[in-house]
Amino acid sequence: MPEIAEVETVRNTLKKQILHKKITNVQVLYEKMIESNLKDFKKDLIGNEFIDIKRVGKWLIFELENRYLLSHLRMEGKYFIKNSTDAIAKHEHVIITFSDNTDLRYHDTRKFGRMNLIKKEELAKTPAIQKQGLEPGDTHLTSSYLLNKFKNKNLPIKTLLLDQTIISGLGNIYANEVLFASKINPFKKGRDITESECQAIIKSADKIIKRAIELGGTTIKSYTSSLGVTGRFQQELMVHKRENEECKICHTLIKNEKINGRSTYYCPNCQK
DNA sequence: AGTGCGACCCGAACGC
DNA sequence: TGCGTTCGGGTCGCAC
Repeated sequence: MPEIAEVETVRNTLKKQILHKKITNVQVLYEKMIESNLKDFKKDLIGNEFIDIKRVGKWLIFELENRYLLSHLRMEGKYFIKNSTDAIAKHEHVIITFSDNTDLRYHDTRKFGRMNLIKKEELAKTPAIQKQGLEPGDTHLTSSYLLNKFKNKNLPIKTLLLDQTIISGLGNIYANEVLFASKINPFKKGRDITESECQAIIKSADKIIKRAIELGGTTIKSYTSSLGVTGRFQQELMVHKRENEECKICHTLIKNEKINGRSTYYCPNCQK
Protein backbone atom coordinates (compact mmCIF):
# COMPACT_ATOMS: atom_id res chain seq x y z
CA MET A 1 0.00 0.00 0.00
CA PRO A 2 1.84 2.98 -1.28
CA GLU A 3 2.42 5.84 1.08
CA ILE A 4 4.77 8.72 0.52
CA ALA A 5 7.88 6.56 0.76
CA GLU A 6 6.54 4.10 -1.80
CA VAL A 7 5.49 6.87 -4.15
CA GLU A 8 8.94 8.41 -3.89
CA THR A 9 10.54 5.05 -4.64
CA VAL A 10 8.33 4.61 -7.71
CA ARG A 11 9.13 8.15 -8.84
CA ASN A 12 12.87 7.57 -8.61
CA THR A 13 12.81 4.24 -10.41
CA LEU A 14 10.49 5.42 -13.20
CA LYS A 15 12.57 8.53 -13.83
CA LYS A 16 15.43 6.30 -14.88
CA GLN A 17 13.23 4.37 -17.27
CA ILE A 18 10.70 6.44 -19.15
CA LEU A 19 11.85 10.06 -19.60
CA HIS A 20 12.21 11.49 -23.13
CA LYS A 21 10.72 8.51 -24.90
CA LYS A 22 8.02 9.26 -27.45
CA ILE A 23 4.56 7.97 -26.56
CA THR A 24 3.13 6.09 -29.53
CA ASN A 25 0.00 4.52 -28.09
CA VAL A 26 -2.26 4.61 -25.03
CA GLN A 27 -4.69 1.87 -24.01
CA VAL A 28 -7.21 2.35 -21.24
CA LEU A 29 -8.75 -0.95 -20.22
CA TYR A 30 -10.67 0.35 -17.21
CA GLU A 31 -12.18 3.68 -18.13
CA LYS A 32 -13.29 4.80 -14.66
CA MET A 33 -9.63 5.09 -13.72
CA ILE A 34 -9.36 8.23 -15.86
CA GLU A 35 -10.99 11.22 -14.21
CA SER A 36 -10.36 13.60 -17.11
CA ASN A 37 -11.88 13.27 -20.58
CA LEU A 38 -10.93 9.88 -22.00
CA LYS A 39 -10.54 10.89 -25.64
CA ASP A 40 -8.37 13.86 -24.67
CA PHE A 41 -6.37 11.56 -22.39
CA LYS A 42 -5.20 9.49 -25.34
CA LYS A 43 -4.96 12.37 -27.81
CA ASP A 44 -2.89 14.57 -25.51
CA LEU A 45 -0.45 11.82 -24.53
CA ILE A 46 0.24 10.27 -27.93
CA GLY A 47 3.11 11.97 -29.77
CA ASN A 48 4.45 13.56 -26.58
CA GLU A 49 7.03 12.51 -23.99
CA PHE A 50 7.46 12.65 -20.25
CA ILE A 51 10.13 15.20 -19.35
CA ASP A 52 10.09 14.83 -15.57
CA ILE A 53 8.29 13.08 -12.73
CA LYS A 54 7.40 15.07 -9.65
CA ARG A 55 5.44 14.28 -6.52
CA VAL A 56 3.09 16.18 -4.25
CA GLY A 57 2.04 14.21 -1.19
CA LYS A 58 1.06 10.78 -2.47
CA TRP A 59 0.33 12.09 -5.96
CA LEU A 60 2.74 11.24 -8.76
CA ILE A 61 2.98 14.02 -11.34
CA PHE A 62 4.26 13.03 -14.77
CA GLU A 63 5.30 16.18 -16.57
CA LEU A 64 4.85 16.60 -20.32
CA GLU A 65 5.54 19.71 -22.35
CA ASN A 66 2.01 21.11 -21.98
CA ARG A 67 0.32 18.78 -19.55
CA TYR A 68 0.63 17.07 -16.19
CA LEU A 69 -0.53 13.50 -15.74
CA LEU A 70 -1.59 13.12 -12.12
CA SER A 71 -1.57 9.58 -10.77
CA HIS A 72 -2.63 8.35 -7.35
CA LEU A 73 -1.77 4.73 -6.55
CA ARG A 74 -4.18 4.49 -3.61
CA MET A 75 -3.53 1.12 -1.98
CA GLU A 76 -2.22 -1.28 -4.56
CA GLY A 77 -1.37 0.67 -7.68
CA LYS A 78 1.95 -0.27 -9.27
CA TYR A 79 3.82 0.61 -12.41
CA PHE A 80 5.66 -1.94 -14.49
CA ILE A 81 7.89 -1.56 -17.52
CA LYS A 82 7.28 -4.35 -20.01
CA ASN A 83 7.82 -5.08 -23.68
CA SER A 84 4.86 -4.04 -25.81
CA THR A 85 4.64 -7.56 -27.14
CA ASP A 86 4.10 -9.04 -23.66
CA ALA A 87 0.59 -10.31 -23.05
CA ILE A 88 -1.60 -7.98 -21.04
CA ALA A 89 -1.75 -9.27 -17.50
CA LYS A 90 -4.76 -9.33 -15.23
CA HIS A 91 -5.27 -5.98 -13.46
CA GLU A 92 -3.25 -3.98 -15.97
CA HIS A 93 -5.59 -1.07 -16.62
CA VAL A 94 -3.62 1.63 -18.42
CA ILE A 95 -0.88 0.91 -20.94
CA ILE A 96 1.33 3.65 -22.35
CA THR A 97 3.52 2.47 -25.22
CA PHE A 98 6.79 4.15 -26.20
CA SER A 99 8.50 4.22 -29.59
CA ASP A 100 11.18 1.78 -28.39
CA ASN A 101 8.46 -0.87 -27.99
CA THR A 102 8.41 -0.76 -24.22
CA ASP A 103 5.30 -0.07 -22.17
CA LEU A 104 4.60 1.73 -18.95
CA ARG A 105 1.80 -0.36 -17.47
CA TYR A 106 -0.39 0.63 -14.54
CA HIS A 107 -1.48 -2.37 -12.50
CA ASP A 108 -4.06 -2.13 -9.72
CA THR A 109 -5.87 -5.15 -8.28
CA ARG A 110 -8.36 -3.00 -6.39
CA LYS A 111 -9.00 -0.52 -9.21
CA PHE A 112 -8.81 2.26 -6.61
CA GLY A 113 -6.09 4.32 -8.25
CA ARG A 114 -6.97 7.36 -10.35
CA MET A 115 -5.38 9.35 -13.16
CA ASN A 116 -6.09 12.86 -14.31
CA LEU A 117 -4.51 14.60 -17.29
CA ILE A 118 -4.59 18.36 -16.91
CA LYS A 119 -3.21 21.48 -18.57
CA LYS A 120 -0.19 22.81 -16.71
CA GLU A 121 -1.91 25.97 -15.57
CA GLU A 122 -4.66 23.90 -13.93
CA LEU A 123 -2.31 22.28 -11.42
CA ALA A 124 -2.57 24.99 -8.78
CA LYS A 125 -6.37 24.87 -8.79
CA THR A 126 -6.70 21.10 -8.87
CA PRO A 127 -8.30 20.44 -5.45
CA ALA A 128 -6.41 17.24 -4.70
CA ILE A 129 -3.08 18.98 -5.19
CA GLN A 130 -3.90 22.45 -3.97
CA LYS A 131 -5.12 21.38 -0.54
CA GLN A 132 -2.13 19.21 0.37
CA GLY A 133 -0.56 20.20 3.67
CA LEU A 134 3.13 20.35 4.55
CA GLU A 135 5.31 17.30 4.06
CA PRO A 136 7.47 15.66 6.70
CA GLY A 137 10.93 17.18 6.29
CA ASP A 138 9.59 20.58 5.16
CA THR A 139 11.11 23.30 7.34
CA HIS A 140 7.73 25.05 7.46
CA LEU A 141 6.35 22.05 9.33
CA THR A 142 6.83 23.47 12.84
CA SER A 143 5.20 22.84 16.19
CA SER A 144 3.35 26.16 15.98
CA TYR A 145 1.94 25.14 12.58
CA LEU A 146 0.72 21.85 14.03
CA LEU A 147 -0.56 23.36 17.30
CA ASN A 148 -2.61 25.80 15.25
CA LYS A 149 -4.07 22.99 13.13
CA PHE A 150 -4.83 20.81 16.16
CA LYS A 151 -6.05 23.43 18.62
CA ASN A 152 -9.80 23.30 17.98
CA LYS A 153 -9.99 19.68 16.99
CA ASN A 154 -12.00 17.19 18.93
CA LEU A 155 -10.78 14.39 16.66
CA PRO A 156 -8.24 11.81 17.80
CA ILE A 157 -4.65 12.61 16.83
CA LYS A 158 -4.54 9.40 14.78
CA THR A 159 -7.29 10.75 12.51
CA LEU A 160 -5.57 14.13 12.25
CA LEU A 161 -2.31 12.53 11.12
CA LEU A 162 -4.20 10.95 8.24
CA ASP A 163 -5.65 14.32 7.19
CA GLN A 164 -3.60 15.21 4.09
CA THR A 165 -4.45 18.91 4.42
CA ILE A 166 -2.45 19.07 7.67
CA ILE A 167 0.53 16.79 7.02
CA SER A 168 0.78 15.51 3.49
CA GLY A 169 1.85 11.96 2.83
CA LEU A 170 1.22 9.96 5.99
CA GLY A 171 -0.97 6.88 5.57
CA ASN A 172 -2.23 4.38 8.08
CA ILE A 173 1.06 2.51 8.49
CA TYR A 174 3.21 5.55 9.17
CA ALA A 175 0.55 7.28 11.27
CA ASN A 176 0.66 4.28 13.60
CA GLU A 177 4.46 4.22 13.59
CA VAL A 178 4.82 7.98 14.12
CA LEU A 179 2.52 7.89 17.16
CA PHE A 180 4.44 5.00 18.67
CA ALA A 181 7.78 6.76 18.12
CA SER A 182 6.29 9.93 19.64
CA LYS A 183 4.86 8.02 22.62
CA ILE A 184 1.41 9.50 22.04
CA ASN A 185 -1.83 7.64 22.60
CA PRO A 186 -3.69 7.55 19.25
CA PHE A 187 -7.01 8.40 20.95
CA LYS A 188 -5.73 11.66 22.41
CA LYS A 189 -7.75 14.61 21.10
CA GLY A 190 -6.10 17.08 18.77
CA ARG A 191 -6.73 20.00 21.11
CA ASP A 192 -4.93 18.21 23.96
CA ILE A 193 -1.72 17.67 21.99
CA THR A 194 1.13 19.68 23.52
CA GLU A 195 3.93 21.59 21.86
CA SER A 196 6.53 19.00 22.83
CA GLU A 197 4.29 16.28 21.39
CA CYS A 198 4.10 18.28 18.15
CA GLN A 199 7.89 18.40 18.13
CA ALA A 200 8.01 14.65 18.64
CA ILE A 201 5.56 14.10 15.75
CA ILE A 202 7.62 16.30 13.40
CA LYS A 203 10.86 14.61 14.36
CA SER A 204 9.58 11.05 14.14
CA ALA A 205 7.61 11.61 10.92
CA ASP A 206 10.73 12.95 9.21
CA LYS A 207 12.89 10.16 10.55
CA ILE A 208 10.45 7.37 9.73
CA ILE A 209 9.70 8.61 6.20
CA LYS A 210 13.40 9.09 5.41
CA ARG A 211 14.21 5.63 6.72
CA ALA A 212 11.32 4.09 4.78
CA ILE A 213 12.44 5.76 1.55
CA GLU A 214 15.96 4.51 2.19
CA LEU A 215 14.62 0.98 2.50
CA GLY A 216 12.36 1.25 -0.54
CA GLY A 217 9.11 1.53 1.35
CA THR A 218 7.07 -0.98 3.26
CA THR A 219 5.88 -4.16 1.64
CA ILE A 220 2.50 -5.14 2.96
CA LYS A 221 0.52 -7.71 1.02
CA SER A 222 1.63 -7.61 -2.60
CA TYR A 223 3.12 -4.19 -2.95
CA THR A 224 6.29 -3.91 -5.02
CA SER A 225 7.52 -0.87 -6.84
CA SER A 226 8.14 -0.58 -10.55
CA LEU A 227 11.46 -2.40 -10.59
CA GLY A 228 10.20 -5.21 -8.45
CA VAL A 229 12.02 -3.63 -5.52
CA THR A 230 10.80 -5.12 -2.29
CA GLY A 231 10.27 -2.64 0.53
CA ARG A 232 12.29 -3.61 3.55
CA PHE A 233 10.83 -1.12 6.00
CA GLN A 234 8.31 -3.73 7.08
CA GLN A 235 11.04 -5.38 9.15
CA GLU A 236 11.33 -2.17 11.15
CA LEU A 237 7.65 -1.74 11.95
CA MET A 238 7.20 -1.33 15.69
CA VAL A 239 3.41 -1.62 15.98
CA HIS A 240 1.69 -1.83 12.60
CA LYS A 241 0.16 -5.27 11.94
CA ARG A 242 1.66 -6.54 15.22
CA GLU A 243 -1.54 -7.10 17.18
CA ASN A 244 -1.00 -9.34 20.22
CA GLU A 245 2.73 -9.40 19.62
CA GLU A 246 5.10 -8.00 22.24
CA CYS A 247 6.12 -4.36 22.13
CA LYS A 248 9.78 -4.27 21.11
CA ILE A 249 10.47 -1.78 23.92
CA CYS A 250 8.46 -2.93 26.96
CA HIS A 251 7.04 -6.35 25.94
CA THR A 252 3.43 -5.28 26.54
CA LEU A 253 1.08 -6.80 23.93
CA ILE A 254 0.31 -4.48 21.01
CA LYS A 255 -3.34 -3.55 20.67
CA ASN A 256 -5.40 -3.05 17.52
CA GLU A 257 -8.49 -0.87 17.77
CA LYS A 258 -10.47 1.00 15.16
CA ILE A 259 -10.30 4.76 15.12
CA ASN A 260 -12.72 6.27 12.62
CA GLY A 261 -12.90 2.91 10.92
CA ARG A 262 -9.13 2.53 10.53
CA SER A 263 -7.00 -0.15 12.19
CA THR A 264 -4.92 1.52 14.84
CA TYR A 265 -2.01 -0.37 16.38
CA TYR A 266 -0.39 0.92 19.55
CA CYS A 267 1.38 -0.09 22.74
CA PRO A 268 -0.94 0.72 25.66
CA ASN A 269 2.09 1.02 27.96
CA CYS A 270 4.44 3.16 25.84
CA GLN A 271 1.60 5.33 24.50
CA LYS A 272 -0.36 6.42 27.56
C1' DA B 1 -17.33 24.63 9.82
C1' DG B 2 -16.50 20.36 11.88
C1' DT B 3 -17.49 15.68 11.93
C1' DG B 4 -19.04 10.93 10.58
C1' DC B 5 -19.67 7.55 7.35
C1' DG B 6 -20.79 5.07 3.03
C1' DA B 7 -19.03 4.24 -1.59
C1' DC B 8 -15.58 2.77 -4.46
C1' DC B 9 -13.00 -2.35 -5.46
C1' DC B 10 -11.66 -7.27 -5.10
C1' DG B 11 -8.41 -10.71 -3.11
C1' DA B 12 -7.40 -12.71 1.21
C1' DA B 13 -8.82 -14.40 5.36
C1' DC B 14 -12.18 -16.24 7.97
C1' DG B 15 -16.50 -18.96 9.47
C1' DC B 16 -19.24 -22.75 8.87
C1' DT C 1 -13.54 -29.18 0.19
C1' DG C 2 -16.42 -25.33 -0.92
C1' DC C 3 -19.29 -21.80 -0.23
C1' DG C 4 -20.60 -17.23 1.70
C1' DT C 5 -19.15 -13.28 4.45
C1' DT C 6 -16.05 -9.83 6.18
C1' DC C 7 -12.25 -6.85 5.95
C1' DG C 8 -9.03 -3.26 4.47
C1' DG C 9 -7.00 0.86 2.46
C1' DG C 10 -7.14 6.58 0.74
C1' DT C 11 -10.09 9.82 -0.76
C1' DC C 12 -14.37 11.93 -2.02
C1' DG C 13 -18.89 13.42 -1.36
C1' DC C 14 -22.91 13.68 1.14
C1' DA C 15 -25.59 14.12 5.55
C1' DC C 16 -26.02 16.11 9.83
